[in-house]
Amino acid sequence: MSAGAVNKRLQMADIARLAGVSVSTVSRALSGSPLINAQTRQRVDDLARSLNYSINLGAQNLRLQKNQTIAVVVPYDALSRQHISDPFFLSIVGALADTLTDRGYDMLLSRVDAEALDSAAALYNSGKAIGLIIIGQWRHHDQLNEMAARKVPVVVWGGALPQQLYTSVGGDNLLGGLLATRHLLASGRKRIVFMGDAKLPEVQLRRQGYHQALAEAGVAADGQLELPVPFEVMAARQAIDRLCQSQRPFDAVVACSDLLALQAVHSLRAHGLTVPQQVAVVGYDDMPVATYCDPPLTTVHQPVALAGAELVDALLALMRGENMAPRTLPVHLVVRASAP
Amino acid sequence: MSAGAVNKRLQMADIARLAGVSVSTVSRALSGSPLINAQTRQRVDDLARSLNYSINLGAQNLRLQKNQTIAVVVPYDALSRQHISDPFFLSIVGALADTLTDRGYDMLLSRVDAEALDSAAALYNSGKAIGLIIIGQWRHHDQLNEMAARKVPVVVWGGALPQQLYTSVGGDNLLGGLLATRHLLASGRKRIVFMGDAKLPEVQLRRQGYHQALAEAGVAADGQLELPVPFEVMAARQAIDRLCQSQRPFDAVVACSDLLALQAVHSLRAHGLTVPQQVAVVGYDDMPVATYCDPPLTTVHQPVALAGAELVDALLALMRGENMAPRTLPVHLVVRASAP
DNA sequence: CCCGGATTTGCAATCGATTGCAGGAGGACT
DNA sequence: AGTCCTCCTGCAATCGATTGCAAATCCGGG
Repeated sequence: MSAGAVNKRLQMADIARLAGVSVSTVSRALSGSPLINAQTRQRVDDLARSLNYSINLGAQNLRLQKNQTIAVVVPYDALSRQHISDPFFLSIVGALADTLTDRGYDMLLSRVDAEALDSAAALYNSGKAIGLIIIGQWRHHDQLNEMAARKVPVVVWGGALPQQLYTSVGGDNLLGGLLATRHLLASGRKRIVFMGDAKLPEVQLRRQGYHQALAEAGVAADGQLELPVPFEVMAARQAIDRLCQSQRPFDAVVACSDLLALQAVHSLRAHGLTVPQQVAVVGYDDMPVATYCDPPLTTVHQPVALAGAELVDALLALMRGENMAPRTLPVHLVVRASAP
Repeated sequence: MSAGAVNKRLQMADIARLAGVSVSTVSRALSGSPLINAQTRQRVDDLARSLNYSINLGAQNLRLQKNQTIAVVVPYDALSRQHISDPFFLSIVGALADTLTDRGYDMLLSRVDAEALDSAAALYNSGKAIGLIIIGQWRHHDQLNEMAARKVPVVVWGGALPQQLYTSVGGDNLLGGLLATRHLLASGRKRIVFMGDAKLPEVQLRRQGYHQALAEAGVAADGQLELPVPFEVMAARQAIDRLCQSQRPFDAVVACSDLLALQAVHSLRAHGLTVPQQVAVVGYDDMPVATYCDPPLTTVHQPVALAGAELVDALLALMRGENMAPRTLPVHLVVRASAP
């Protein structure tokens, strides 16, 4: 079928030959230099346009030491070989794509093993990207600190921790945990389950909020009610199943994502428990699903679009050499039927 | 604060100077060439590693005429200034990120105006990416055909149309529309609303399936029941509101996404109609939300992970010079409470 | 007819890597 | 000691663009 039509990619030299001028002239013409005669410029322009030529950006970037690419890194958990599925992470990615496009940057979406977060620095060292946005701290606060210490321009979605050298942007996790738990306590619940993997800093902060609320209300914390559930679909069901089997009484659940909350609801119902009558459930993130699900979820709202904008702007500021302190975005509780 | 420590990016010449060898030697050492003495290689290797040096990929790509970047294009509707919000598109993006990472490619996530889809070709012409994956045909079959005719390696998520020069991968939209409508007809519904913007090829195909099912059942189609609703949150509510006000009777809705379906449910209930008793509703996509919502949605399942893999593999085949026919992926109906 | 200045164009170096080819160092053998 | 071969290493050209500087052209004026 196809003859060996090599179809080499068009370059400036080709345009130059066809226009009967030198490569320099083509370069200047296309960049609109006033040095070039108007007619010549027009001729070159027309030729380039009619051939669908566009400048090789790799070469241009090399020469001009320029690059407009920001890498967005979504770590994955190698153990569970997990895909990007959490809708919250996906919507952050969407928000980042929008903001970066707005600001005139390209977005490289990259996945790296969460256990080797610092391998993301190679994206910067290799010049592929001029800055990094990492979604989540995972268990590697230290690696992130090290990257920042090495002057890699990086901004992380996550909680503000003590001893933090890198710039982070995150929801107010402590407040989130606090609001959720207070709300449940205010409605008379006392045996409140906390569901989330506290090895993750964000979750850890939410748990602090949870404890703080319990303390405020003079309710004793029960470590058995803290379920170290990762952000995974089946884990939540199993955790609730086990809890129900253990006969340990509880009357509410604070979950660290809406998806976990919904899984919990599912599991509770399977055990014959009613939501919210016997067990109230509060989610986290306030994804669209929280509105539509049954029952609609009371949940902690995180400002996704704002998060995208703040992450990008923090990174740009960082790259301008400004000193960016970690930033905590406001969250608020949205009360719906799952915990009235 | 910061002294003017210029902190220039490290390059091969720096390593060479520190190691006391030439740039050529460093290059060969790092690439593991057997020409280099083992000790020299070791020394260079250690030095590079200890300085966190990585090869400048821009320069390397230029020299080697190599590039491993695939652009994923998510068009946006300039009119509605819409963000990537549809969870289906986002999960396709997630699936693509996973597959591309697997296959060893970088993913450039790019947004372009849906009215100028062919501007995406610049990503290829400029050498920024070696292939394109475009999510959705939108209204621009012709622009896509033209790109393909110009030998731009492009694969499109969308329906297989007549006169199509480009490679597409999509769910079986006709079958989807057919299954959804048949199911409703089988349960005795006769006045079935079709909700979706038929200017989009995928929706158009689903509508064909809808009509085909009506014809099979000998039910007359009523054009007034076809609501041209874009994939936008508020549009669905308004459309249903208007329909209810028009007093035109109907007993079922086929929606072109789960989100539209949920909006419809919301609106129907606001008008005092029960779902599924008075009006049955079928969604499309089978996103996780369909399981959890109230009522759980009967919906047409689209294989998202498979879609990601098929899109990538089709593109890679195309770039190898193979001739790829459009591919249609199987869909099936998942029956839940919204249309039992 | 020659000169000066303004206007346009082209040569060649450069960005940071890779690689063919030439050449130096060292050892073995005659 | 001389020759040859092997094993390394470095020089210089190259990828596709940009840009300082030199030079070519054209023009009017003297």
